[in-house]
Parts: sequence; structure tokens; C-alpha cells
Amino acid sequence: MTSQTDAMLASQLNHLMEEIDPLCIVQADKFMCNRMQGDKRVIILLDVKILKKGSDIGHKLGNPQPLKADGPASTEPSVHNSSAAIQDMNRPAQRPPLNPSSTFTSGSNTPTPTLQTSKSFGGKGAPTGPSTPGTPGSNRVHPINSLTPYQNRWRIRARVTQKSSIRTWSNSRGEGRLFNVNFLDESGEIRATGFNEAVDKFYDMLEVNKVYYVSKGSLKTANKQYSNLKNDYEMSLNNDTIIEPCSENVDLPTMNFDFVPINQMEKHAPNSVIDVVGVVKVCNDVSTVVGRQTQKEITKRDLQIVDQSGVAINLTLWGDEAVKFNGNGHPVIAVKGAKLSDFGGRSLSVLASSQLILNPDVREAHFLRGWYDREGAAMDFSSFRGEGTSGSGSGTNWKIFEQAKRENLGQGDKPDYFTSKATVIFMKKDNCMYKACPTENCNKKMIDQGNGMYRCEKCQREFPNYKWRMILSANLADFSDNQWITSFQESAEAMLGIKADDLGNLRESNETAFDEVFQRAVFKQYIFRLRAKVETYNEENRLKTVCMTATPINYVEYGNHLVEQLKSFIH
DNA sequence: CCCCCCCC
Repeated sequence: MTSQTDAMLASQLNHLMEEIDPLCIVQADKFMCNRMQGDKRVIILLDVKILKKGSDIGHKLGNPQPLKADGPASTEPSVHNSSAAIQDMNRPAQRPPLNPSSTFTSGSNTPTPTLQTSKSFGGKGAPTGPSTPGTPGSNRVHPINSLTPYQNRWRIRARVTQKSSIRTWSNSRGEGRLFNVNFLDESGEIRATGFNEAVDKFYDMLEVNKVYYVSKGSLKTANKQYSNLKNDYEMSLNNDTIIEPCSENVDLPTMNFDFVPINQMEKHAPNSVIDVVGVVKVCNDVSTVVGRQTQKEITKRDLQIVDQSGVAINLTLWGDEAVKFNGNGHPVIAVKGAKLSDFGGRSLSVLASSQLILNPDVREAHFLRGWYDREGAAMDFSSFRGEGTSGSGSGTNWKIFEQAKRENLGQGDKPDYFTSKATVIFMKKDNCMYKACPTENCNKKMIDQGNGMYRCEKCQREFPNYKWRMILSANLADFSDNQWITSFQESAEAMLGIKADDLGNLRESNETAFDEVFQRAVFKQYIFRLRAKVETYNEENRLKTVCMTATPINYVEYGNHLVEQLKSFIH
């Protein structure tokens, strides 16, 4: 007789979703069986081998009946291993060496540590951990990567690798306090958040690098936007949660990185969170900027970091971390949870939630140290947007105009930058230039005093001379749509093929020649770097698209971009 | 239940 029951893939097996088709035959090498309400059982598959595709089988095997609860069903979920795995676990007390290649994964090609070889996770017949009060009937330790929202009878033993400060929030849904910690064991990691009372209960108790037993947290789907921890779930620490320090000496990893090589940064979406390790090639002095929203002054420090991929990327440190940072001697820097942005092609920013470690004791860092001292220091590095090629590098945020509109670029708080290949179809030559204050960096339009003098209200001065500045409205078109843009000095000069001063002189002296400049400039194609942002004029919101640069098309580069796009369609 | 992390 054949039976049937429900099973779920553990989230770390999500990649199998496409391979497992209806009617396919699998071998469950490791699984947990949970009893849900009533007698319903759900198997969570932790390790599965696909033996035969369903498409090759084409029919059900036998006449399966729903599995009935038989015998004294355990209310405890437990991890089951295939016989092979159990034999493995019963070998004389052994523990896998925590070799760097399994503890510190680099990219996705390195195998992650598996559970079978670790005695920490008691399967059937495996040694169990010490009994812990507060977890009635269970002294089992569950691997973090087996946690799901679908069953809450678990207990993990994990190291705190990171703890945030206590933050407060206040919004329309309420206010409160919270903190975050990251837990790590051999199987994986999970982010946990303690709200309000949990802050009082657990904040002081949880210390970075110490090991704890945790049970009865609630699990929910993680928002990947804010963390790159390898877990589809996050934990909330609540009133029922039990956390106890683990007094035994356990050999849990202390760090877990998933480093993205610098030349791979453009494969990751802007605003995602990633781990990076590199050598500090350039350590700039601290500087201050004024926050656009807060109008407050913020201290920052820009680093340029490099790795053996031959690419350099900017990494920005903020506040105290920026002030205290010492970049002497080109240290290796590792950041867990840095924010990737598309500024300058790609750049990185250290967040409050990031973990920043100088000269970490991990394989990649030792490798980088040796590499840099041997050859890296003398190498030339490319950056995401090389000098002079403004906007056509591989990290560019390419959009067609239809797409820029469809994606509502510029509607957010921050401007959106994008790059398009387009044709100039119209330029407004009226009011395209003005007489500006000659003071350096003051481009204020001056008032003609009618007596040969011009007045700048900003500088509160009169001048006999002026400089020509351009503010050019143009309509661009690509195959999908058209777009009005505003182009200032340099980009307008590039589009018109003439310096503003020369054009201004033409306007005053030779109107025909002036008109011809515009006639010649129309229907030319460029790579445009554009900045879209909603701005408010007279209480009216208008989307303004400013042209940052207009660059003649480098057809080799543009062709490569198209090839890359085509490749992405094939996937 | 947060999720702001700043500037070019």
C-alpha cells in the first residue's frame, strides 16, 4: 500500500522548486515531521535527492492513501536522517574541522556546512544536548536553517555575531523600541528583533560572540531588502521567548560572510545588502555633507577598496566610524551587510547594521593581504565607471524612456539616475542662455543695470563683465518614447558642439550662425546620463529630468551593453 | 511592530 502526506521544502532547498515536478521521485535524506492541528502531518524536507523527473514517470505509483496517524505520535518535531547519514553521525565522537572554506563561504559555489557531520543537531539516535529548563520535554537542538513559521517547537543553540544599539521608532502604526541580533550556528544564521519589553528582557543579556539557547521566538518572512542573511525568515523575540546562555564550550563559527567579489557588484541590484572584503587602497580624509532630508551635517569618510578581481569600488563610512577609521598600511577591510548603491556605477555604504572588521582572520583576508603586498599595490584598477566613459560602463542603470516612465523614476524622495541612448529631436533656443555672475562657482543670473553694469543678487555686487551660462530645454527620443530634459552648461555644450561663451557671442553678433548651431545639433544621438526627480514649483509637483552628461556613442561599449542585455533575456 | 543610514 502506498500513502501520501504533505511535505514542504525547507527554504534552503528553494532552488529545487523548479526541478521538482509533479510525480517526480525523490529520496528524502533528511526531514522533519511535524504534527499540525488534528492529526495532519507535514514533512519538512531538509535534504532531498531527485531520483527521477516526474515527466519521465508520467503516472502515480500505486494508489496512495492519506497517511493516518498511527501509534503514539510524537508531538516533538525531530530531525530524521537517512541511514547513511545516521551511520555518519554515529561514528566515534568527531567534529568536522571548521575549515575556512566551509565556514566562510565565498560566492555561492562553495558548499555550505551540512548538518549530518555535526553532532550539535541531534537526530534520532544522536547524542542529545544537555537538558535546558523551560523547554519541557525537549532538549534537542535544532539547526537554524530548519526553522520555519510552520512549527514553533524548536530550540537553537547559536552564537550572537552582531547586536544593534537600541532604536526607537514612531510612525502611524505606533511607536516603541527595538534592537536586532544575528544568531549563527553551523547550519546558518538568522536575524532576530526584540521589541519593547523584549529589549529590557534580553538586550543586556545578549552579548556579541557568546552562545545562547533560544526557543519560542516567532518566525516570519524576512524582508530581504534590509538584510543579506541567508535565511528566508526572521525571528521576533517576544514575551514567551526563552533565551539562556550556553555555558558549555561549543565550537560554533564566529563569523559568516558571503563575499561578493568587487567585479561582481553590478550583478547585484542597487540598494541590496552584500558582504565585501577588500584592501583599502585609498583612505580619504573625513569630510562633512549636509543631509538632504535632515539638513544636518554628517561626517563621512570615503575609502577606495580593491580586490584581486582588478576592480576598485568606493566604500563610505559614516559618523563615528568614519572619524575613528585608520587606513594606515592599506588594511584589509571586511564588511558584512554593506549597502550597494548605483552611484558611480556601483558604490558601497556602511550601514548602522553593517559589521565592519579590519584585518579579519578569514581565509579571503589573508589571501588579499598576500596578493596586495606581492602585486596588488602596483596594479591598475578599473572602476565601475571609468573616467571619460561617463555612463556607459557595465554598472550603468540603462533605461528606455518608456521604462523610466513605467517605473516612475524620480517619484521617490531621492533622485533616480539612469542612462539612455537617445536622439535629440528638438531644442528650445529661446532663453537657452543667460549672463551669469563671473564669480567662480556662482552661476546666478545677473540683472542688466542698463548702464553697462550687471548686478548679482547673490553676491550683492555689480560687475562690468559676465560669463555665459546655458540652460537648455531639449526633447529626446528613443524607439519607445520621448523625454523633455533640461541641460546645463557642460552637457548643453556637448549637445550643441560649441562652448557657451562662443555661442553667446554668436547670439549677439550673428543670428544666422547662432540658428545654424541648433540646426546642426538636432537629430544627433548620444548616451545621456539623466537624473529624474519630482520638484515642487508653485505648489505643483513636476517631474524634472536633468541631463547630467551627453556623451558621443562609443559603439563598442554600447554594443557590449546590448549583448549583455540579450544574454539576460536568454536566462 | 523596524527597515532611517544621509553627499555626490
